[in-house]
Amino acid sequence: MSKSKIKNMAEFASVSGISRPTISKYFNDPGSVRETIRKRIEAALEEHDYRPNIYAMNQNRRLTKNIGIVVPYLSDPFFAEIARNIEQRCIAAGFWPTLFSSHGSRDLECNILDSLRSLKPAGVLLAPLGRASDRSVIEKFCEDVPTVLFDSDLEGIGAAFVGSDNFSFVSQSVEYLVRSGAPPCFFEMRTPANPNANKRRKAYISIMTRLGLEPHVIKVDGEGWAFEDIGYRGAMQVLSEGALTSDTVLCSNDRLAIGFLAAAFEKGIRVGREPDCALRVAAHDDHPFSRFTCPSLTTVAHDYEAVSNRSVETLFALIEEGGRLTERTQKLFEARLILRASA
Amino acid sequence: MSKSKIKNMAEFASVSGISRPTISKYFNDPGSVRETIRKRIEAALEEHDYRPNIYAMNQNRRLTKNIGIVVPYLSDPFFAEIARNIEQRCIAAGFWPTLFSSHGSRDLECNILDSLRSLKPAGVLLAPLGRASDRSVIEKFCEDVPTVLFDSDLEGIGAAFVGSDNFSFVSQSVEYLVRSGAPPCFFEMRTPANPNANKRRKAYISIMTRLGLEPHVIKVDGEGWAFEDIGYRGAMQVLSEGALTSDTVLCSNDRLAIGFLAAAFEKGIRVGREPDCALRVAAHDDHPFSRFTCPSLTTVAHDYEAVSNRSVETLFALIEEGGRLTERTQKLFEARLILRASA
DNA sequence: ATAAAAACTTGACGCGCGTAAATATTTTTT
DNA sequence: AAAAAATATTTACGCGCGTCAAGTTTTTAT
Repeated sequence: MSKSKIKNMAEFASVSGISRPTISKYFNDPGSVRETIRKRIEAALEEHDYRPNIYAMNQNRRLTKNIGIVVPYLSDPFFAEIARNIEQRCIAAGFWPTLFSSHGSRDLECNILDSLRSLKPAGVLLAPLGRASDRSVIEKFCEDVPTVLFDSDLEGIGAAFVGSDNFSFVSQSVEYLVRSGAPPCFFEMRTPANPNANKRRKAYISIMTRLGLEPHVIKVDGEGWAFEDIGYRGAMQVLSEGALTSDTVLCSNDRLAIGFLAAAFEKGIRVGREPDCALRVAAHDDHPFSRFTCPSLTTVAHDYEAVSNRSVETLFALIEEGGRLTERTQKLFEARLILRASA
Repeated sequence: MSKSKIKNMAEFASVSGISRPTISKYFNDPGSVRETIRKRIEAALEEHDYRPNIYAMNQNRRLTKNIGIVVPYLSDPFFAEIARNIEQRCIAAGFWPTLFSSHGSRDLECNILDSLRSLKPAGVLLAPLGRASDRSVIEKFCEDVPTVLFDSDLEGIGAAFVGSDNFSFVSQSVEYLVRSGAPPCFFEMRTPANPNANKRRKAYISIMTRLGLEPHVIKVDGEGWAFEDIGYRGAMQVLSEGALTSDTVLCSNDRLAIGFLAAAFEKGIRVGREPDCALRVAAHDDHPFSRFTCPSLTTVAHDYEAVSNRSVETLFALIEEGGRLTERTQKLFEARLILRASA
């Protein structure tokens, strides 16, 4: 009722009639105090607006309840979505997640890890930039702070990796495209920022070879994270030159495909699996926007839920084990083909 | 060289040969100590890897260097981009920005403000949900914490508002569409989450009336933040029923238009300003993806830079003034027409 | 009912740093 | 060069909470 402001834990202890160490214990873990005591504390909490000072709390605790979430590029809705998912799970488990984006910059990624260090987090979920990452900085960070990598792997670094199986992406797309029409060529950036891109290219080549088909990789120029633009420009050039070796194009990822489709549209080239279409286009990731491309994009979806779930669970396990796991685990989830109109 | 670990400020003071209070002053504001002293501190910093404990720092400081950035929906690349911009400026000014997304949820927005309170931030930049916001919670928050609203205004709340001028958006789009073809009808959600949407509808009606034209507003069903999907479904229905009152459609925002264009494509309706096109579509916001729609979307762009710039500057001024400004200011930036292929 | 175990209370210390007062040193001004 | 102003140093306290030790109460087991 009174909702009187209370300035510290001692004061709250006296108004609630419970000793300060017990109150402290409660805030550390509400389950660690007896039922009756917990009820009394919670009743007092209703009555007397008090919240412990997080700075004083974290100062002495060896481990805070903070969790850092680092993604390479938050303006990509794919990462925004997975971050949201992870964030919610951390909150539900009583942690304080903080979200960071490297914005595609190596320096910024290093700075974030630096800041993160002084937050003394219980753990970190890191989706590294990949090729652009400063490996040694990340390696050193992972030695000091319990870290689970996700989305994009840096081999040997971090306590565990959770991501999607790139081979599974490509095998599903290639096999579908082959059985429903012409074998695809593979459309990608010349110097992909992300190691997943390399794995996808290798998977494409190996699957095509296994099927007794000749792989064709088309590499287009462009640096950075403006994938749509790179895809657009690359497609404009390839389509102008008639450089496609097949009427079926498999893009390394959906964002490139979004640019590709825009270019095809502009060129008046009909894309789709209907008879009057000149081209089929498919890709990987199931980006939130690929339902709304023209035509809607046939793609292969990450198991978002599973990846974020497992990442978080792995981190929690790591935290419980005191920051070290006996062995670096690596979990790859299968992808799922999404048939739409483009292929 | 030695890069020896130093555990607290006293120890660092002794190895650097400078008194602890001066070191403390330096970390608070490097410019507040004498040049020679600063050099010596920075030299020692090179030598002896030390960083002050942020929790101990923030515990006693009346004001931390934290800044909270809250956006309504981070999976929308528009907000991701503006957040990135704001974040960088805060860092450049020596603050610690922390990014939060309400994810379209009223409860989450309240929780974020609650968490933010215990961070004791120097200031907060808040883009509220709008209609879905709990006005009284936000109002109370703004009384306690120096807050600048941006993007979407809650009248009377917060020390200032910075955003784009919705009238300017709509006047540019409507005037262009009218002088280049048929007067547009206006396509929007029935119950828009964002106050900007209401202002745009009102602006549309007033501008059309001023031009001696009859306004036509088409409202489609749908709740939440899945605007593309709402636009798509709404357009499918409207196009099936032939309910359009004009061959020119002005969407309230780009994300609705992305859905609209997908529907038009699926229906085989050619969109654009060329003679063989049946429909023109334009919208507002210059969403990062609207360059890549099919056809590319004619839209009206926010002055991103100006909005984020001014928001941050206003907050810094507010912080310098001790958290109160004499008067609530409201700054609206003009928008800029972007001609593309769709209209 | 009694003993053992578990949970709580009391009292006290320490964490790392902000900050204030008194004093000493350096820099700037004249 | 002396006086005034600015800045540093020394010393000391306090912030709010974690945590420990010793003693007390409550719960559970026997």
